[in-house]
Amino acid sequence: MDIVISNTSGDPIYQQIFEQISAQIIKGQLPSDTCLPPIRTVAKELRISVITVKRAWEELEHAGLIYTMAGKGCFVSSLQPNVLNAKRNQLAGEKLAKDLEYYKTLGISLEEIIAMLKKNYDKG
Amino acid sequence: MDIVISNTSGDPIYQQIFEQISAQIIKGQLPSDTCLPPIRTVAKELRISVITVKRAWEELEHAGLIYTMAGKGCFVSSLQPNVLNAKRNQLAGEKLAKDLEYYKTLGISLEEIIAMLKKNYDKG
DNA sequence: ATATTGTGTATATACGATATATACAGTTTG
DNA sequence: CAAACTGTATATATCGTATATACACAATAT
Repeated sequence: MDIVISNTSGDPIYQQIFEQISAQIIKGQLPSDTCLPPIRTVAKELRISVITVKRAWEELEHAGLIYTMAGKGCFVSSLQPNVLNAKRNQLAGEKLAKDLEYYKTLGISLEEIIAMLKKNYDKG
Repeated sequence: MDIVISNTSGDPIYQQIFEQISAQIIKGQLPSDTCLPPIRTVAKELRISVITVKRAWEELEHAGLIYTMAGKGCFVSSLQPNVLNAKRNQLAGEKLAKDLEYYKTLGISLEEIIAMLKKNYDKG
């Protein structure tokens, strides 16, 4: 499970986990019915509480990306590529709409945003 | 004072206020030494506590955008246009760098981001 | 069968950030 | 100098996040 927790980002841990796992599922890196690692294992690896991992798993289940079998584990849902792609576009679109509000508030033009994007995209 | 509070955005009230006032200062809509309205007035208009407004004012002061005279009020700092522009670019740049992380996590290409931007920029 | 080990779940709690009401202190103004 | 205005400080409430610990269910080895 490739998860990286940032303590400086300000985003809640459970949300960081959700974003990373959901992205992996949406990109097809975690095929249908793949068994996610036990929450205790993830908690130990990341040195956080099992409850926090469970919270992330709950969000994933609520988003329809995984399903739970009590006593067995959690598994990646069976979703068609077009459904995954729709979810991808939805997540990106919602985020972009909100991000745009801030840039507009600051009076940044479309051209300026694009210029900054091109400068930054290949860095980081 | 043009301030709009959203209860659905998830962002703290004081932060929403900070972002909007700082943007107005940075864009030159609030000239140097303009007296901000009393925190009680803003609190009454927005139907929030004076403490929350004060919190926003504190952030503005900490950012060097306003200064306080006890008993008199809070005023817009005297900053040169190039300083304001630097602050604008800094705020936008930091935000964009963080936003980009998420798009990259979702595997969105630079071209896709630009396409979404162009579709959405003139809406909202 | 049943004890053991592994899975997710529920309860009760701690902590920090946000937001609040109310009382306080400094400055202007009549 | 009193009244009316400014920002400030203290103590409190509430909510989201994160936690430890105890619980319930399923698989599996004996």
